[in-house]
Amino acid sequence: MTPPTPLHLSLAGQAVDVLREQVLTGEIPPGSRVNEVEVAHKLGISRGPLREAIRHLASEGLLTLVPHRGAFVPDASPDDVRAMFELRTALECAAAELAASRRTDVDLVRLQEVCAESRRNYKAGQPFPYRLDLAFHQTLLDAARSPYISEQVRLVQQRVVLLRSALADDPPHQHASMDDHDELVRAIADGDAAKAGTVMRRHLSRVCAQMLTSLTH
Amino acid sequence: MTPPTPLHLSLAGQAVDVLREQVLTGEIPPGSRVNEVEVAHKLGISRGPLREAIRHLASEGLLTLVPHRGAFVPDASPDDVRAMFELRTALECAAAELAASRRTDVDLVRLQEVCAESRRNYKAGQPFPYRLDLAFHQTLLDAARSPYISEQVRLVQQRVVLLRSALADDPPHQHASMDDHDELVRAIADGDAAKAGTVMRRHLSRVCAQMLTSLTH
DNA sequence: AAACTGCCAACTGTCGACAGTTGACATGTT
DNA sequence: AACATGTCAACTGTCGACAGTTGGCAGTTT
Repeated sequence: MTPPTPLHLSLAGQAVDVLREQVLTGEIPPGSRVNEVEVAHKLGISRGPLREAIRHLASEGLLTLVPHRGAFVPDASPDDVRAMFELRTALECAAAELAASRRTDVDLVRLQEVCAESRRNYKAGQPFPYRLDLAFHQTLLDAARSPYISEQVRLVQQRVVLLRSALADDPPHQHASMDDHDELVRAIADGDAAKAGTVMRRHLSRVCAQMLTSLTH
Repeated sequence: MTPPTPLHLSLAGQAVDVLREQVLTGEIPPGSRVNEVEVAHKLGISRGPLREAIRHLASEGLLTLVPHRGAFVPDASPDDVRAMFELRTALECAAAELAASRRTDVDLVRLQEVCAESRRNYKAGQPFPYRLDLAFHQTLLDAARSPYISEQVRLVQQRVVLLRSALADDPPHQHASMDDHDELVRAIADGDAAKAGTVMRRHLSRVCAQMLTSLTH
């Protein structure tokens, strides 16, 4: 009757979800420390499961551990951002190339739909929501059908989200991003792997630059 | 006086090192389970630190966790191997391209030295030791100067090592690998990023094929 | 006043014990 | 004999408590 997988995750698993949310939304601000006894008490669990959750998030790069000092939410230097985008570029360019050669027709429809929704939102005066940008990249990843690459992209995207301090709602940047997305979809529709990789590289280069300027200001 | 970093790692840290060694060498065979109380007692520590070590290795992909059942060392299917090499290819091709454009002269000397040592070993009748193959890729990674990419490659290489069941000491394969390495060094010496990426892709494609055949036999 | 020294509170690292779940074995049923 | 059911040992998940370390503060010295 009930599925074999336990519906109620372990306490550690629940703590991971709650903490990840709090770190990503900035509820726990960058640079601050995570007190084990305090947070454990606040979540109503013991220190054991909480420690597991903290170590797990640290392995995802969302926390940094300092021996005998505790866990801190990291803030990145420009060099970190550049190095992180080198990783992301390597992964997502490969994903774009794979997607171009592996995508099914329904993959294509999904990609086009996300692009169309972004346009609608934009023309309605709404800012291009980050949610739709993530959805686009996620849909492309699904089309690539390479689970290990997808997983790593998920992790690095998370870290990028962590340090998007007011990812400037810059209209020109948003417009360029949507154009990039459209061009990517065309390349993938044509099965042109080389072009898909090139466009993705240019797209991420632009996003990285945008993020660097919004960090230094 | 004494370095600020404590010389004696935490018990969890030590346990990670010991367990990683035992998993990678096959001392704990693939498919087998890790009993917490038994291993903890064998290492002379409590279950707390050991659990942390297990979770850490699981985050590296060296163990898989099953709720209420424990930790198992994974064995991979051919599809897993292919997907894993898609990730590794994305990362190492990018690293080769970066190395071609960033390498210093001493990086070049180091790469050439590793290749030369491999040749000497091979001509002396010795098999091409896996150690030197790892050293080559590690040296190339250092030359790429992209810490996040390097770290991810280290993790995926570890998982590849895990499932190299008697990575066949196949002389033709070894010869081809050394040729690939030499050609890579030439491309990097010339600063030819495109060629470095192409050669690396071909090299890893060959290694993956070799691994797949040695797995099915 | 600045620098050094010794103490202290807070926190992390570690431990042993209890509770809940899982898979397997034994028993009973068709 | 094959299958369903009840029982149990083993193991994981969780907890509370103790020990060791860290950074900071007060007191002292120059």
